[in-house]
Amino acid sequence: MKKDQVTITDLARELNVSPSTVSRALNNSPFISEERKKVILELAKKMNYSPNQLALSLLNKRTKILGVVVPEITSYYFSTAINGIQDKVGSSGYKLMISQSNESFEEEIRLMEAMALVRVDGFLISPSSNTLNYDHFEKIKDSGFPLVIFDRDCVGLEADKVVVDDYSGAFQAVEYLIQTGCQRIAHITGSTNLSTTQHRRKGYLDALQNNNFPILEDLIVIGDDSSSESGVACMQKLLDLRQIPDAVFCYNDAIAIGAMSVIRERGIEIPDQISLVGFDDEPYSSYFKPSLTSVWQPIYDLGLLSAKILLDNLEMEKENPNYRFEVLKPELVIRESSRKII
Amino acid sequence: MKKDQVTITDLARELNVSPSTVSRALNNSPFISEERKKVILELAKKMNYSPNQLALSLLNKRTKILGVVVPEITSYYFSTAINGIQDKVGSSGYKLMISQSNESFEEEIRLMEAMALVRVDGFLISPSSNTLNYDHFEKIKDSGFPLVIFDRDCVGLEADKVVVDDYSGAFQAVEYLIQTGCQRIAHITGSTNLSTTQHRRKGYLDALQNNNFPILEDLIVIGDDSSSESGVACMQKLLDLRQIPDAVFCYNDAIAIGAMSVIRERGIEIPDQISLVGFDDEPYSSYFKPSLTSVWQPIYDLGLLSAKILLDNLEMEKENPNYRFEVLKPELVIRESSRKII
DNA sequence: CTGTTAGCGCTTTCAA
DNA sequence: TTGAAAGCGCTAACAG
Repeated sequence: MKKDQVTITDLARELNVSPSTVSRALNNSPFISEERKKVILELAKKMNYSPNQLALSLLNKRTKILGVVVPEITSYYFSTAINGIQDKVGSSGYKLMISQSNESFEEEIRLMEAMALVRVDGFLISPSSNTLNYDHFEKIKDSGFPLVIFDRDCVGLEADKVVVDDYSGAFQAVEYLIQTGCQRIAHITGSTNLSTTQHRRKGYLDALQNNNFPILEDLIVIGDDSSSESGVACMQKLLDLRQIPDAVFCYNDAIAIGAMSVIRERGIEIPDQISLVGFDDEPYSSYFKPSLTSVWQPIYDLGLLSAKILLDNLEMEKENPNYRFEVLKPELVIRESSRKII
Repeated sequence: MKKDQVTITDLARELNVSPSTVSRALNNSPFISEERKKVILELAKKMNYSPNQLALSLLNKRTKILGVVVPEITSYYFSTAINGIQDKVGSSGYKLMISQSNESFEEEIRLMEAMALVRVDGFLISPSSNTLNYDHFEKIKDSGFPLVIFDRDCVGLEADKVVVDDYSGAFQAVEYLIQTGCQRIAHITGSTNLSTTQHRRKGYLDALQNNNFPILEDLIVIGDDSSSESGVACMQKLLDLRQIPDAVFCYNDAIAIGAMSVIRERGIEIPDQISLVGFDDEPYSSYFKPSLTSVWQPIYDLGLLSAKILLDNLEMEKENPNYRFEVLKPELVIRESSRKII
């Protein structure tokens, strides 16, 4: 069914010239007479010729395709990062092959292998939460593929990485809660495997210690994942404590939203009785009632920078394993769900 | 920097056999001795050989790559559709090349052309809101690329299409508002170019007429786009009317959320004074206060079905232009932002 | 300036 | 069973 594409040989035959001459005309090489060039280009347009990138790629060993693997494409977070990646590479003529691992380690490997077969020029990967072993990344690197890890860190892996300073974001948030007079600050976490979860938790703990607050294990609830449903479940646990918290720092906005609904159901006032803080600053967070205080992340920039680093690697063809580790700064956005500074 | 890949010729040379023999071993052709086959396969594994898909694609004229273009990847809506597409094609070994047009007609053309050059096997397109001319689609079809249009219809274009019955969704929503006693039902639209906007508006109008309600032009506000900001602006206009509406049917949830915030600011009660209905049923809609009544769309299935149709076309290699037009049914999800049936 | 040749990595006749 | 040769579409080196 697919019509045969017009090839350079078709054009050559038509005009009784050699394929190389046609090629020269098409790439406007200086070694061709203006006349011929004109005729050839006209015919090319007339016959609706378009070069076969496949043949070119085979020749140049470059596909101008970049492989992107994210845990889930549906999340605001990762789709925004992809947005940044796309905006960066689009102008350089790179195309994106995108897939989601669904937080599956095996799927991540499978996807990367498939992309390697297509000979993508490089990889932009945000590892799944179940990726605890980095052999596949090492293998990809050994095969000569440039690789940039973004958003989630892989401790111990040598590679270019771009992440957000989760520690700082969490620290800022909890410091703020303390300054506004909160005394019993709880924390709902996300998937424990993730570097982001660990850093945010550390930020929470350090902010408490820094202010000589006791660490109360009861007030730290481990979520199954980072969904609103998990937020609901975890907040219920917190409200079932004999002494409930007067503030909750959540791993992300989704959790915070779930928590908010539970707090409301129980007739507890936000922020008067409980201050609530999220992380990510999703678009709708300012529209909740009360609007959600959250830690904004430069996620679009994260995509942009990751892509830039990959492109740099592609151009430099550098041999020196001088890996970059870029850390972007998040910012606390204060809204109604937390008390004001007294 | 990129290491040279091990080729079939490398293996052949190593073992002093011909490349064709190696090829036969790798594809376990019957015309090869078991012995040789074993030796070759072992060496292949040892040398970490992997076939070059590029060469294969050039030979077979099939890349096993599908091109996907959506207006914006960041929206919950389209990323969920992509999710469905991915789940459908992944198991068949197809890879996805995904791009967003950012609602730009020119960008859409540019992206499709670039994908055509890479010789994707087919296209899954959700047209931009500025795509009013379908020449590029016709051209792609003429070149022999299978094409499936999804979510947004292109009236007059002959192609496989999968859409949601927006008319029905809107009709259901407005019927419901009427049944719950609303008298002055307003409508905030999205981008006027879109088939979805037109159908939802038509559903709104017909539901009114069906119930002998007058059409009041004042109560129909045209949004610039379908963002929450637009919802804010449009709702303000409605509340500035001498006689405000007692219900608002919004083009989508984002607009409804914006509208909700304005209504709240003015101290008007939802749903007692104004009922509010959205469209899309985004994940957070049930967490708003009040939770948002909305029209749920089978958007994941829409992606799934679109992909299935494309794959069918790819397999059938059919010549008969027997285009499919699939319409999926949405469902009204009633929550707190609308009154109950009396 | 232009044509011939070779080759990117692989498969598929066609002979042997 | 195996190898040689041709070709997918294109470019580049080398003659002319």
